[in-house]
Amino acid sequence: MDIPGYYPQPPQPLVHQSGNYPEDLLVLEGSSTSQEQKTEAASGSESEESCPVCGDKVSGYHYGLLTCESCKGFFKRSVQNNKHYTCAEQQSCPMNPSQRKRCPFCRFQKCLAVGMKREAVRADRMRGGRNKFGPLYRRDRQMKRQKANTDPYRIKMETTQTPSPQSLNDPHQKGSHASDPSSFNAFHLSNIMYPSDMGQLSEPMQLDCTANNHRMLTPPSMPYHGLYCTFPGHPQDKGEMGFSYNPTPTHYPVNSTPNNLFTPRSTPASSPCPAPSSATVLSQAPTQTPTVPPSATLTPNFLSQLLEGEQDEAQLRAKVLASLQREQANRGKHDRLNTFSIMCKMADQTLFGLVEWARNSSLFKELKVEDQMVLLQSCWSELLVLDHLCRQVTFGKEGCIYLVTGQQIEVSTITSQAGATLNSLVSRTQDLVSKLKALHFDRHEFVCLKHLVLFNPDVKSVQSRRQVEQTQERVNRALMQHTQRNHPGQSDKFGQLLLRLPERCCTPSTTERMLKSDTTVAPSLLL
DNA sequence: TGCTCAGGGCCATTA
DNA sequence: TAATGGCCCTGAGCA
Repeated sequence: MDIPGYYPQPPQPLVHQSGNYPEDLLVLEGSSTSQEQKTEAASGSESEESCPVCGDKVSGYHYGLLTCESCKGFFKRSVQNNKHYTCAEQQSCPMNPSQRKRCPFCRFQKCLAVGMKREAVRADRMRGGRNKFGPLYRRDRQMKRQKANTDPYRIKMETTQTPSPQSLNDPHQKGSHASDPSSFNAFHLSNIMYPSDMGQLSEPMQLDCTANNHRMLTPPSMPYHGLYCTFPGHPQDKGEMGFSYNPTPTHYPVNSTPNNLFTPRSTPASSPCPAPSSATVLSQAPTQTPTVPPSATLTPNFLSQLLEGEQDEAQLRAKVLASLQREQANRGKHDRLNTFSIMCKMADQTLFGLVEWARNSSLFKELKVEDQMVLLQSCWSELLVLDHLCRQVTFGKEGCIYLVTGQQIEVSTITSQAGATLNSLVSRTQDLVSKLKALHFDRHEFVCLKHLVLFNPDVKSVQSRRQVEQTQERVNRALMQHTQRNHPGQSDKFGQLLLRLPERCCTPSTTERMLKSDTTVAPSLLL
C-alpha cells in the first residue's frame, strides 16, 4: 500500500487517505453540513495530513483528493500543457518533498495512481466555482470521520514514535531486512497498524467491478515499485480499462490438480475459487515417524497454533472485492478506476490483510508494540510477495496469474503488453512458483516461511532481539521437523524451501539468517 | 447574501 | 530559461 508507500507524517494510506477528526465525532454520520466543514477546519486535522503523492503538507482537495499545493500546481500544469514526461530510471523514483522535482514522469504517474483526476482540470480555464467532485469530497470526509470513530488502534499510535518525514519516501529502502523503521515503507505499515490522523484502515473507497478478466493487464501483488510501472501501449492514464468484476470469473482455479496443496479454512460454495480438495500434502503425509528429536512431538501443535491465525482466503477475497466495488460506486460509471489503480488497491487490501494476520499471530502478539511495528515495517513487501507466491502455488493454474479477487490472467496476456522490466518480474515469479509447486509446498510450510520473514532479529531498532531470534529459531525448527516428517523422501526439502527465499525477496539475508540459526542444517544447504 | 473552498493565475525562486 | 511552488483571486455552491 501502501504499498505500497511513500508518505511522511502524519500517517498516510497507500492510495487514499482518511482522516481523524475527533471533533467530528459529534456530527451525525451520513450528514454533510457546513458546520461539519467548519469543524474540520477548526480541528486542523486536514491541514496536518500529508500529500499522497509526495508527502508534503496538504492544502486541501485538489483534482479529486487531498494534496499539497505543489502537487496541485504540478498536476495542473502537466494537464493544461499536455506534458509528456519520461523517466530516466526504472519508473519507480522516490517521491518526497525534496526529490519530487527530480522525475516529473514518476510524479505525474503517481498523481494519477493515487487518484488525481485529469478531468478536474478545467479545459476552459475558468476560474473559481466548484467542480463536480464536491459530493466525492464530502463522502471522503464522511468516511474519514467514520474510520476515526471506529478504529481501535488509534490509541496505540499515540504512544508510538513515528518516523521522520525525511526518510519516509525513499523506496530504495524498501524490502531491506535491516531497514530503518523510519523508512517510507515502514511508515506505511505504521499507518496501517496504528493509524492516527489518517486512519489507515480506512473504509475502502467504492467501486463497481463488473468484470472483464481478460482485459486485466497488470500483474498482481508485485512490490509497489513494480506497481508503479507503466505498460507499453496501456498507460494507466488512458483511463478506464473496462475492468469489472463478475462474481463468477471466467477462469476458475483448478482444484483437482496436484498444486492445490492448501486447505483454506473456509471457502463459500459460491466462491469463484473452490476449496481445494482435502487431499493436501498433510493428509497424504506418511505416518512413519522420522528421525526427529523428542521435542518434535510438540511441533504439530505448534504448527496448528500458527495455522489458526492464517487468513481466510475467501474472506480476504470478499473484502478486496467489496473494497473495489465501493470504490467504483463512489466514482460513478464515467469515472472508473483504471487497471493500474485497481491493482494498487488490490495490493493495499492484501497488505491490510497481512498486517491483520500478523497482529493476530499469537507469537507476534507477544512482542512489544514497537517491535511489531519495526518488524512489519521491514518485511511488508516480502510478505506481499510471499503471499502472492502462495496464492499462485495454491490456486494458480499453469500459465495464469491468480489474483486475490479470484480472477486469473493469462501470463501471455501480460507479457505481450508489458515492458522488459515487468516481464522479467513476471517470469521470475512464475519460475519460483514452478519450483515451489515442484517442492509440494504446503500450507504449514507457507505459514512457517511467513513467520520466518516476519521474525527477523536483524531488523534495526528491535528491542527484544533475543525474543525475536528465539521465535525465529522455534519456527525454523518446526519447519525443519515438518518437512522431515512429512516428506521423508525429500531430505533436502527444508533447505530447498529456504533457498527459495532469496529468489522471493531478492536478498539472501533471510536465508543467511536462518542458516545461521540452525547450523546443523546449514552445511547441507550450502552444497 | 455572505461564506466556503477548490481551480486558476501570478510571480519570485530554483535548478 | 523552464519548472516549481507559495500565495492570492475568482466564482459556483450552499446555508
